[in-house]
Parts: sequence; structure tokens; C-alpha cells
Amino acid sequence: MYAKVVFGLPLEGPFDYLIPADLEAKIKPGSRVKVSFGPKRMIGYVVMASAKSSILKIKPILEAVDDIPVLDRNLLSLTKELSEYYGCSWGEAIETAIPDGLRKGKKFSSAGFIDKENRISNDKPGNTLILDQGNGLRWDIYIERIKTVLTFSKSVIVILPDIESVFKARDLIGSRLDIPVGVMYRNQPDELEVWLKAKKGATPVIAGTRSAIFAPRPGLGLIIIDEEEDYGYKQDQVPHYNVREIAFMRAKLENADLILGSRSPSLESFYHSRQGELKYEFIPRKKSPPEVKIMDIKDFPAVSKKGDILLTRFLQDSILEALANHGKALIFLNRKGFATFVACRYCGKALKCPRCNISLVYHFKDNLLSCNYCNFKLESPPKICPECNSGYIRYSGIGTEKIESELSRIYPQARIKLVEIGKDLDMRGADIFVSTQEIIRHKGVKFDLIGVLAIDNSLNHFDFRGSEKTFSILAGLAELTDKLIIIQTGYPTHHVFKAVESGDPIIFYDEELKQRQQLGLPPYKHLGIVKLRGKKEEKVKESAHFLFDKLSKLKNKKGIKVVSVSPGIHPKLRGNYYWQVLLSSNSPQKIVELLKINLKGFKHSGIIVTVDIDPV
DNA sequence: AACTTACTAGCA
DNA sequence: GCTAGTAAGTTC
Repeated sequence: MYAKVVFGLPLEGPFDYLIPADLEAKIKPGSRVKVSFGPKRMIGYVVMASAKSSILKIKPILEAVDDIPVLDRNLLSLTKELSEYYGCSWGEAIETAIPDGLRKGKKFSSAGFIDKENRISNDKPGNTLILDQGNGLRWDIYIERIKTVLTFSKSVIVILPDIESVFKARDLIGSRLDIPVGVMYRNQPDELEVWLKAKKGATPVIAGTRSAIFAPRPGLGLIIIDEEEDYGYKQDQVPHYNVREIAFMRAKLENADLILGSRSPSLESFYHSRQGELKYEFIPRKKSPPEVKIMDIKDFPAVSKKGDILLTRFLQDSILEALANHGKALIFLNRKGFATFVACRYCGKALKCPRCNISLVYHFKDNLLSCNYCNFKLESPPKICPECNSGYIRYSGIGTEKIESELSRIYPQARIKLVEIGKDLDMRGADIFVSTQEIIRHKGVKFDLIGVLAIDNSLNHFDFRGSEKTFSILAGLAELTDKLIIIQTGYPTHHVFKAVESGDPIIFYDEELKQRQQLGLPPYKHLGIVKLRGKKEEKVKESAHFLFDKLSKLKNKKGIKVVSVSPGIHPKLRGNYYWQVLLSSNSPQKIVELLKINLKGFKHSGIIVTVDIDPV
């Protein structure tokens, strides 16, 4: 007998190996094996058994690492589908689906495994999208569905965006259903034990982050993805999978149900619900929505003495009123730091990160300059320009720290607090809170007034998802007050603000879908990005253009549009230069196929090429 | 990816 | 003729 083996390398394979007679009982599809591959010994994964092989110089499998496969049939198929969708090798897909310890060859004991027969559940409501305006009421639906699934002796995976939410979900589900809930995330201290426990079927409900979608739990009946639009659900390394896409695949393979829940679903999921691929449930707001005031900064200037655009008169008065009534106010600004742009007034030279070439942000409290994209920090910022030696360093651009100091100048009587990331929020500790979108993570806090500053940055600054991101932020903020939100903007008629003003999210989704369709963007088209990176700027640029020309000139593009070649969103990041080629198509499969063929012979020295399907 | 082999430009 | 640098090929 022969085994077809793949490796966690960017190599297609599979590679045939001879199964020694004494190992035949142990080696099945999904098994880990030790083999010699080229000059060295490696861990490989059996994907198929075969009675014959066409390879002449065949090597034997040296060792069966485990008694039972690391991946059952469904998970093995899932990794295959992942590799086909995202254009990585099957082996790479397998290695993203198993704990780090197993990749490195750690063994596990098969003691205590029982092959359990799965009962067929006849209660299958189908895949659902919940748009929850009810401040988390969707959790009642989650819990009911989990309860039902458990009565059929089936299991549940609940996916959350971050570890903190995972623990909260564990506590909530655990206490409401009076059951233990397993927790799973990459690099947790007891990762292997948790994985093993799940595989043995010991924890019917597992709460976890992105990677928990690969939990080896048998008899899966339900997958829940909360805050399904979260960008953390997209892996930022190869393979760039999105947990939502994998959840669809896994639910289908395991004949399980999928629930996507959010107060502001992705355009993709909303579109799927419109297409009838997802059932749509809407949970309305419990209380009447807050009053929303859109202040057009063209009509209501918000100019400080120094010329910085800060708070409109109306917002200033509203804060004063809130203070007079002993209320709590929140000032929202999605920019950390004191000054977001530091430059020499004499020669115009801006202080930028040497690795990313992005403006450094000045933090007053710690008296340092830091880069928002890498960990670069400059302690004690220069007083004298490094370029021209003049003493005129100017700080401009507004961050939350600056707002904090500005507020204490305007309201000397008020207690003002900067909301810090990852720390508990003491509502009694201040009258006015200043925060970035971090505040949305704090559940259950309520303000009497929310002022939204410089929101136009997020509307314009990003890619085509700017509106979507902005809407998501504002929907989150709207949950934090029942009274009044004041939004300062230069685009008062924008559909994002119209939707927030009316309290009807559909206004946003309808208009945004219309625009996306007109522009040929997701969810109507799939995008694919070929990213090129390297140490030499000119070489990266050259290679990117070479690839763009090559793809553009192809005769048979199978409905794929070669859209553009451009510098990366961050053209210089952590010492590497980035360029990218953008493709679009109705089918992500076709993009992957085209790139598989055309990147095969594409090798330029010093250039690393990666593919990202459905980038976010 | 990591490694080997083949080839080429630059130099004495 | 030598070598450093790089392009191209291979891994069952």
C-alpha cells in the first residue's frame, strides 16, 4: 500500500510513500507520518491511501506519529476546501487547522477515544443572519439554539473576535445552561490538552477565537459566529482565510447549522440574506433610539483659538448641559495620541517611522513618538529638527490625548478621563470620557451624551470599506446611549449618517449595496490581491509591473479583470516595500486557478509573493 | 521552504 | 580560470 503525503510547505504535492506492512493499521487519511523528504526528515500528512504508485524511486514511511488520524474525514475535507479557495497548499491548510504542538511533532495519546455514532437531528432551522439592534438580545437566541442542539447530543462551536469576549461567552453560556464550556484559542497555555479533550468529545460547547473553527469536536450541530463582520476574523498571514467562509464550508460538511450575529453585519452577509442563502432575523431596539444630531461643520464651525477643528458650539453647550445634570458624556475620536503629525516648521521635514515611512504619533503622557503600524518607539522626541537643526518642531493633527487636554481647558470644573485599552472602565471616576473605538468593547456602559469628532477620517481614509467601518462604529456607539448623539461631519447627507439618524440600518445597507454593485465591488465581485514584498523598492515595483503586464496580456482570462497595480496600503512596512496587483472576478476559484498557473514561473530574486483572496 | 545545480558577469 | 551572485530545478 502507498500513502499520498502533503507537507506544511508552499508545495502542491502530494508525494507518494510506501506504507510498511506493520504500519498499515495505523495509517489512514488524516494521519501524521514521519518521512524523509529530500535531504531531511519531516512531519507529513496522509491525505489518501492508494494501491499503486507511478513513482519509481519511492521511500517508505519511517514512522506513524499517532495511533489515530489528527484530522477526521470532515476536517481533512475542510482543509482541502480551504486550500482550494485561498490558493495555498493542502499541507499549509492542514497546519493552520491543528495546534502548534502537533505541527512540531508532539505526540498525543489515543487512550479514551470512542467512535460515537451521530444521531441525525431533525431540528435544522438552517443558516441564519441575526441583525441585532437589541443590545445583545441575540444571545438569547444563541442560548436557545445551543440548548436544542445539545438535546440531540450534538456539539457547538461559538466563535468570538477576541480572547476577552471568549471568556465572557464561556461564563454566560455556562451559567445560563449550567454546563462547562470549553475555551479554545491559538497558543493558549494548555492548547494540546484542550484540543485533545475536544477531540474525545468531552466538551460539547466550545467558545473560541478564529482558529477554534477547526476544533476537532465530533458530532458538530451548530456554529455561531458573533460580531461576524469583525476584521479579526480574517487571518493576516498566509493562508488568508476568513473564519466566516470556513464556517460555511464546515457547516455544510458536518450538516450543522450556522448562525451569524451582529449589530452591524458585513455587506457580504447582508447580501447573502437578501439572496436567500441566509435566513434573516431582525431584533429591534428595546428602547426608542437616541436622538441623533448631525452637525455640518461647514455651517457650525468647530474652530479653536489655534485654528484646530475640535468641538462645535452646539456640542460644547450640550456637554455643559450634561455636566449640569450630573450626566456622563463621551467624546469619541478614532485617533490615539496627542499629535498625529510632527514636523519641522522650518524645513517641512516630518518625523516618520524609519521602517514604515508613516508619520509618528506623539504621546504626551509617555513623552514619546510611536508608529501605529509597527512597534517602533522614539523616547524623548527631538527638540531640534534632525534635518536642518532648527528648533521649530511643530505638533499638529488631533488625537484623544489632545482632546483630553482641550476639554480640561474648556471645562475646568469637570473630571475628564481617557479610556485606556484593556482596562476596566470606572463610570464613577469621571464626567467626560474620551475614547477611540475601544469604548464599544465595554458592554453595558451608558452615557447621556456622545459627541463624535473627525468621523470623516474613517469615512474617507480607508479603502472602499470606509463607509461600512464607519457604520459599524456608529452602530456600536448608538448602543451606548438612549439620549443624544452629536456627530460632527462635512458630509451630513451621507447614507451612513442617514441610517444612524433614522435608526434604520436598512437605509445604509440598501444604498451601500447599490454603490458596490455600480462599482463592481464585493459582495457583487470577489477580489484577489497578489502582494509582492522585498527590501529593494525599485525591484518590488518592477516585479509588480512585470506581473501586472503579464496578467493583463493574457488571452484567456476567464472573466477575471486585472484591475490595477499599486503600492501597498502601507507601501513600506517593517522594513519591507510593498506593491500589489488587484484582480476581480465573479468567482474566487477562477482567480486562484489563474494565479496558480501564472505565478508558477514567476520568480524574482529578493521578492516574496503572496496571494490574498477576499481581502478586507 | 530549503536545498542543489547551472549559469553568468566580473576579475586577474 | 576563479568566484560571487542569482536563476532554475527538485523534493515521492
